[in-house]
Amino acid sequence: MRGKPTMNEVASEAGVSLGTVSRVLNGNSTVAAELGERVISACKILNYQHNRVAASLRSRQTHTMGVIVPDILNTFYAALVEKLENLASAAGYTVMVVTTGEDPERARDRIAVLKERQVDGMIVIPSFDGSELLRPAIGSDMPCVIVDRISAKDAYASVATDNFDAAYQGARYLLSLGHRDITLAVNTRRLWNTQERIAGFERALVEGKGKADVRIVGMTVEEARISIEGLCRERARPTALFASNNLVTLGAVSALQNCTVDVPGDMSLLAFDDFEWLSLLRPAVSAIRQPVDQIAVEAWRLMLHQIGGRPISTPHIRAGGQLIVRGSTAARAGIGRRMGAL
Amino acid sequence: MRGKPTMNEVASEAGVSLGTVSRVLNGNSTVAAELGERVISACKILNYQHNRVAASLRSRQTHTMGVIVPDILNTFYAALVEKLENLASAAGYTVMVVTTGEDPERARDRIAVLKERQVDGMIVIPSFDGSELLRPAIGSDMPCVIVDRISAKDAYASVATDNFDAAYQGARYLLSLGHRDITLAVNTRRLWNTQERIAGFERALVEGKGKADVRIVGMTVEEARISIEGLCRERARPTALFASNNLVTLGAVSALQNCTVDVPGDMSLLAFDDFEWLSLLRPAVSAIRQPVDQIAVEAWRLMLHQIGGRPISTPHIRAGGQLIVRGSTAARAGIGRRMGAL
DNA sequence: AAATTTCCATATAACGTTTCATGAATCCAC
DNA sequence: GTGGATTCATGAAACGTTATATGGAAATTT
Repeated sequence: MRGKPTMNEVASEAGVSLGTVSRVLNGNSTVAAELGERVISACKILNYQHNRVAASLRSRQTHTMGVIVPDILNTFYAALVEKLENLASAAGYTVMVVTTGEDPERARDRIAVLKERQVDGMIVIPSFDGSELLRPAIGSDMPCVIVDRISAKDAYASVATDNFDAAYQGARYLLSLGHRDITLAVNTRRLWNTQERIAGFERALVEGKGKADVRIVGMTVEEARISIEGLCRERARPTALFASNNLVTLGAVSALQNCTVDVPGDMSLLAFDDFEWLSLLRPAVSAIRQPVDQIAVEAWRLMLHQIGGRPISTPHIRAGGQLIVRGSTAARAGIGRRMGAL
Repeated sequence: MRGKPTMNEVASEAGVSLGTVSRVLNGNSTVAAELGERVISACKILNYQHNRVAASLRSRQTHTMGVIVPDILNTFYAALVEKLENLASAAGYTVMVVTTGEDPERARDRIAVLKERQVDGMIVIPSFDGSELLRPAIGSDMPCVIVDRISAKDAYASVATDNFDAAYQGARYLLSLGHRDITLAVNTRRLWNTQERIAGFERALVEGKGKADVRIVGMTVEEARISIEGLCRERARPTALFASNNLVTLGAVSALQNCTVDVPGDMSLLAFDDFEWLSLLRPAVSAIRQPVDQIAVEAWRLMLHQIGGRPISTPHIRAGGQLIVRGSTAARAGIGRRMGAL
């Protein structure tokens, strides 16, 4: 027995022509019932395996999707990738996952590789540079959906949490608890989603006449921990801390524990990004949950839309976040609940 | 400007033949310096993009790797995938990630698709059936490395934590703290790695003259929580709980909190699988850390070895786990530390 | 200087599909 | 029964590479 059987061999086995086998297998054209059966059984006899590489070359469709994320250890991205993979494979696509480690150069590199592999489209979480700087790498012909870190200027279709609103709601919630000195801890100002969260936060604090403090705490959990420990030791430390994503939250919880800050007695803690283990911490951490599933579904929908060649309107879709109140947020010490204050 | 420039167009632009362009780009054969330069610059001028689908068809190598995991939300698998992706892309490979959701049928399905896509190899975390039942789907020609859930009978090369030893060490540690009633909570008996952990656990308890109790708590966090809450309410509940993986750990922590079991006062808790947030819980949870990076590196090494066509010795590699002691494990209440008891 | 080898560019044949133009056969209506 | 559609199988031509056999020039040997 030599290599894998080809479509040609199936054709002779079934006593039909090559083209007929192709039509039977793709089912896009009608074939006489009897011939169809013959082809099917010939495939079984020979244990025929379709070669999608050859098919891709000829049809110019690989049914392959590039998914570009900063990393997979971040639970938010893991959830996104998982959901996207499920959607894709249900639609007959296979995903090629690449990680950028937040390195724009590596991102461009991987994008180039995915293009060489002729992916039918890309779902991208851009690094610092945003989609603008990625555009030369991605090109204008490539169906593309930007996820999570998007800006109104995106030339591609995009989907993300409504970061401004989510942060705004989070901040208003803290204000409603009586807090006026609130610190928002962010990784960096260089990411679009973070900038939006900062803007929403600041807007709420201006409106609520609070003191908005935005701290850059670095890209890693460790940097965040150290930075927030510093914050805790300051004399005029805030009464509430808003962690702008799951990384910062990890650092924040660690820091608050190390500095034996009583949560929520001394300081309330609110997290952006909700995860299973947040409810296991003591106190359980209140959070703003991003609608990951919804984001994935919308992203995939936009992708199929583009692949289908329907008019590209490059919509920028926003999905609302949801506040989950747990034990880490409470009324500011020393005052009654001032719900009416806002 | 029409479609993408082909190698042929580059050839005419550079004034050389098609074959020469190919040799320049692949660099596997020597080409006169001047011609090489002409080709390179022609590529730049035309903005040539290599078509790896066509190359794959002809060369019968896709430089593509299938990675098959139960899910990506499980941090252990996420870490594995991340590491594998990095190793693969550094070696010029692109990974196709598929998830099985622990569904054997879906696994076989996805494997078939990956084969149709002509992946150069597969790195597989099998579901219940183990690699034996996957073998018909994978075939004997496909380079394949089984990861995490392996058995001595595996016909493929494989890499995993030394589950027997890791569980054995964990159990001995609990015994050394004076515990004699220890429960090992596992998802199911149907997974190889779990069976090994059970065996290591039981061996240690026989040797240490303890009472080994193995509970099946189900495949989800929620099932595990309910099951372990039941355990906590039993009159003769154990003094130590060994959670056999991160899923069970999540359920266990939740259950212990709900039942207000004092950890480690009333019950010690030891986790299999270590994660960042375990050290943030109060008490911080002791754990056995699996050498994820090492596993990924070995798996990739075995894979390249097979792809390289070197003699296939189907080695079964085992990597040692590491006990991380934190606050959730302590001497059994009412007795002094009996370190010498073992 | 002829003979032999080495080097390297070329042209052409794959790789295994899909697509497309062609044509045979069947069907319906008048 | 003839003309015009319609249906459906066929064979050949792509798709864009890599691999291989060929051939000519330069380099080396005798």
